[in-house]
Amino acid sequence: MTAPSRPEPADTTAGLQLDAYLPYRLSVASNAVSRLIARAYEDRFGLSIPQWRLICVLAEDGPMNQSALVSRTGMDKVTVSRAAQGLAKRHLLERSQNDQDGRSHVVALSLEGVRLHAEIAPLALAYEAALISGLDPSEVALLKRLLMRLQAAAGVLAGERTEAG
Amino acid sequence: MTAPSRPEPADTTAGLQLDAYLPYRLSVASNAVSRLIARAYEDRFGLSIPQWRLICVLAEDGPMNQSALVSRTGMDKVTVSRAAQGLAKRHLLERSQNDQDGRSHVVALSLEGVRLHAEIAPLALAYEAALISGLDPSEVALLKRLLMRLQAAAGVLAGERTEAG
DNA sequence: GGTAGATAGTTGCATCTGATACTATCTCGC
DNA sequence: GCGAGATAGTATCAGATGCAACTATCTACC
Repeated sequence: MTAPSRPEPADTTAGLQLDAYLPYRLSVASNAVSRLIARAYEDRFGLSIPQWRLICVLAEDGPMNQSALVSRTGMDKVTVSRAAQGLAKRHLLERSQNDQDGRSHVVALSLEGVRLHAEIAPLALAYEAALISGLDPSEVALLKRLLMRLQAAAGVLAGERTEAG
Repeated sequence: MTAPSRPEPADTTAGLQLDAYLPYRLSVASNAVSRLIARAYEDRFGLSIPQWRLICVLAEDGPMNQSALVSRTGMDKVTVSRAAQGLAKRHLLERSQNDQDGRSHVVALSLEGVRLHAEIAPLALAYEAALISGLDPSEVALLKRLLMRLQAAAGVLAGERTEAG
């Protein structure tokens, strides 16, 4: 079959190669790692990633309300709300009415939640260690710094973006 | 030995800090970047990320069937199928019957698809440039290498079979 | 002290995603 | 040829996600 008007392979890429494109590399790597971690938490402990993040933050910083969890984790408030509901249903955290503010609930880990966190934390660290095994510690530190820079840059670009492109 | 009535903040973290946890940093950074990029493509060109990836790969490597696109992009075959259908509906790519194999279709960019790719590619590169502005080129190169290492490590840990056999 | 606007959190909805099941076709061995 | 198993691609379903709308409550201001 002759295809006279068929695009030539390395002709129209205009300097763009998907494999070397940073957003692509970032997304693929993140998806692979997230899928691995999510499956581990889900299979062994029945936890979603958002639920696990709430547990971590509450274990680190102590009780807070949901909007504080939202700004602390960067997740959507709907995601936080549903994750908290799921954890409360399993009695891994407790939601108490806030006397000062009738709208908000104070969310805190239950003792069972603390125990679960203490049980999972070593597993989480083991996964991280396995992922970065073979990498130089300075490389890992740089990687984390660069990821934060990228996140900040994306936030700025998204914020400065005009409505009608 | 005595259990506290309330979890102490920096007590049960067991060396785990969410902000310094690589999978967390990776996921947050990737989500921020992906959301930015996805919105740009969606708003201006009506393209989803999977659709844009197909366009890139087809522009780079030329026509292929869907299973080749699956292994090339690492996306799910369902995702590839739907992205290809959407693009075909807009006549950005053409699916021709494969005479050699009645099951598969050969997918190729249309001229319009080639034009769209040539139009978007500079924008994509501009986004990448904006994201990494202020970073040293050697840092960016290292970042990409590390991301590929992480992706490979996650694949191995997930029990993925190695490509070489 | 009453009304407007801001804030906390939930629900509804539309979309994306991926696992599974299914159809159609190919390959291999007999 | 014919049937078993592999492969290409699609349809179906369940779960996750996030935006928008909504309720309830708080705060500011007159």
